[in-house]
Amino acid sequence: MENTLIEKQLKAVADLNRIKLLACMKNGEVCVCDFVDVLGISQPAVSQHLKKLKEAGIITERKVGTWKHYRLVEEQTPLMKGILQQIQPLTKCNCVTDCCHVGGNEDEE
Amino acid sequence: MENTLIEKQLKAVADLNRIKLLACMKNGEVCVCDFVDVLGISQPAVSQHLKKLKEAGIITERKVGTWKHYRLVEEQTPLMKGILQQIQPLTKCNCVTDCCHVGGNEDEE
DNA sequence: ATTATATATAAGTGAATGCTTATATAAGGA
DNA sequence: TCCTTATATAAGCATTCACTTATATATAAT
Repeated sequence: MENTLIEKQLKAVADLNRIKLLACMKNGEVCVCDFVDVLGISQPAVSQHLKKLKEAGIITERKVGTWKHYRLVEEQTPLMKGILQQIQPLTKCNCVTDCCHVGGNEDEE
Repeated sequence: MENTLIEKQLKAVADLNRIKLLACMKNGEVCVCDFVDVLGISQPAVSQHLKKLKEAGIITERKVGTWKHYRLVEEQTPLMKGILQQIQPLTKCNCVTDCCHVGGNEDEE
């Protein structure tokens, strides 16, 4: 891996709130509204964090009606594979709102 | 690993210059003067980078006369093990100055 | 003791970061 | 169409960061 890509991905995950976002997504897709509850920060702040993770190639999104579901990309770099292994899944963010039961999030496990 | 420790170590390595410092130290001990040449930044700037890596438990130091040699700590966290695997060694910083041949850096490989 | 060398710390500065509130965009339902 | 809901973007602000130059500390040599 290029050092510049390593730096970009490390910068993207070197933040406690973004680590928590990744911890949430280890269980599957999560919608933005749930992230807001988990982190206790504003919705725009969550959007900005998700944008950084997406630009680093770590997560991807899927639109479901008005909602947007985010998940880890399948093909992670070796760097990210190792890092994600060390982040413990956060189960309490598992899509408590209606949105996540609309577009087919039930087949995750 | 605790999320806060993960964050601390990720923040410590999420910088291109500090990634290069680690790349240098993959070959063994390096003294500060050599880092200055490799990075092309001032000596105080190098000192400050090294301090961050040390405070994150990633590197350690050894005093050799007036010089100070830095190296990766032997016991890395699983997180750091994975990250260090992805950083390519930088050979051009391999102690060209006298200092590194004083305290016994020859038995590295 | 004085001087020189290697490194660390202090202080200052511009750029980047992470948050906020306000607003824009997009989709769904009345 | 109009209103509501979900998310993204814009703008502003306080904090952090990475650098610089200047200075302090520590060791070695004269």
